[in-house]
Amino acid sequence: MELPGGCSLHWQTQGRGALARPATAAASPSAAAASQRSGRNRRLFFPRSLGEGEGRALWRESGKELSKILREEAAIGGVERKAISSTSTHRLWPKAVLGALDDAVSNNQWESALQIFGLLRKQKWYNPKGRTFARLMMMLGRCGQPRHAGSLFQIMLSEGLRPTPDVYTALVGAYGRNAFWEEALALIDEMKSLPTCHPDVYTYTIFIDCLCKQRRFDLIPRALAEMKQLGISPNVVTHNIIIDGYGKAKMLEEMESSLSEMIACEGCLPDECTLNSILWAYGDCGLIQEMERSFDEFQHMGVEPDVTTFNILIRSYGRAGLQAKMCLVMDFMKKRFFSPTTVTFNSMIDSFGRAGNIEKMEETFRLMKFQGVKPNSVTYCSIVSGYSRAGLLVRIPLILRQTENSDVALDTPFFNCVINAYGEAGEVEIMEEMFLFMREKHCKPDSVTLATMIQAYRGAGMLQVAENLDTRLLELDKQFRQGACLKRGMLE
DNA sequence: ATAGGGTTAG
Repeated sequence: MELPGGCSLHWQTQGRGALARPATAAASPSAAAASQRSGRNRRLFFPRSLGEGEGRALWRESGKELSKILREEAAIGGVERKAISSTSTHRLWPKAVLGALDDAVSNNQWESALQIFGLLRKQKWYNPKGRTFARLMMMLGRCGQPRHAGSLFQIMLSEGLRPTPDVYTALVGAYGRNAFWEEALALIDEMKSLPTCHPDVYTYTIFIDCLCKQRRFDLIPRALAEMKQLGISPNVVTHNIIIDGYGKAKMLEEMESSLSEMIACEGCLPDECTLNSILWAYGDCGLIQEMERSFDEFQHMGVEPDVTTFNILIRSYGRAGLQAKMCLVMDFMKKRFFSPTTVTFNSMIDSFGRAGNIEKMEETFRLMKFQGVKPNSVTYCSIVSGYSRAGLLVRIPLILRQTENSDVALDTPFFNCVINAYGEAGEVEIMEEMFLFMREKHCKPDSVTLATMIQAYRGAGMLQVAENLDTRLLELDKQFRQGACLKRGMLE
């Protein structure tokens, strides 16, 4: 049975009512760091749900932990060496500290961001700003650190800063992103009681976005009712987020009725984001006729498609095996002077590859380069998978060589494609070489890598190795450290 | 200056 979006894991294991909270990233710092590195597979690292008592203990602890981080001296040396030429950590240049903080925040390096922030607070010129706190809290939310976000909020209050709706909203978002529904809702209630910090349309839109992302559609009516009660009208973004959420969850009826509500809503006209969400939903379900009908409807409403719209159409037609229509979209773009992007070409290449049309796939790849659109890791990923499906393993080294000669940043998904290609073909030895190659390129194996390799070992009848993958990977790792790396024959 | 923007791997 297919779990919609694969995200229901949390809720199935919970038996403590609608607001019961799943195990979260905050449970263990090392697990949280691992989840951060693994990106979309974060869920896999937290199969065990956290007992209520355990969670409470962490809540008490987190203040201490945070202040420890804020005092951490490790980052200070780093900032000094990198950006600051000063001997005293109390007299640093604003520009350097703030720049370093910005960098850390935008790279989601929450630990160094907090350390740099601790440094910032020591400066004579430091002037606490709500916006800085808000940004840090949002980042902590993204990094699975809602407890730290909460502590930061307390620190802000203790610095005598008057809270504003946007810092409250940032914390609501940090809680919501991590499914801390009780905390998020309590905070919204607190806002209602404060005359200067009433929740606004941003607060509720962010909260609803969190609900959608975590498939808590049951709580959406409640949020909307609260908004109505407070006289806050949903805006275009609010509606788009709900429509997109239902679409992603393949709840097409709910999506359509949300669209009707949006159209009925005063001053809320559907825009190209609405269109794209709807097309994506139908395309993803393979409902091509519905997709085309929606496209026409939006045309009549005067909503103009953008490049993303065309990319979605191309992807959908491609996956539905309608290559001819896919090409028609490309022609249409040309006539309307829409420049194809990397995503456009990647979608085309991917669907030709899936369809086993290697000629067309290669032709499109050539055209892409000829038009000066830069291939990226996704491009190479699709090509490798295309070759793999067509049994053309011999052409993969050619692709590897091309990536070597370009400045494209290879990533874990790319190597997973390569490893899968050789694994599927039963070429276990080459697969292992590719694993070493991956390590050499500083790409971290993730849960997909491991699953792929286990499957390959099983397929090759190496059941023992599949059972004890850890042992085998340690052996490979040892080889890697001893400099065995890749047999260069592959690339020459 | 607070929200969405959709290509890849098991």
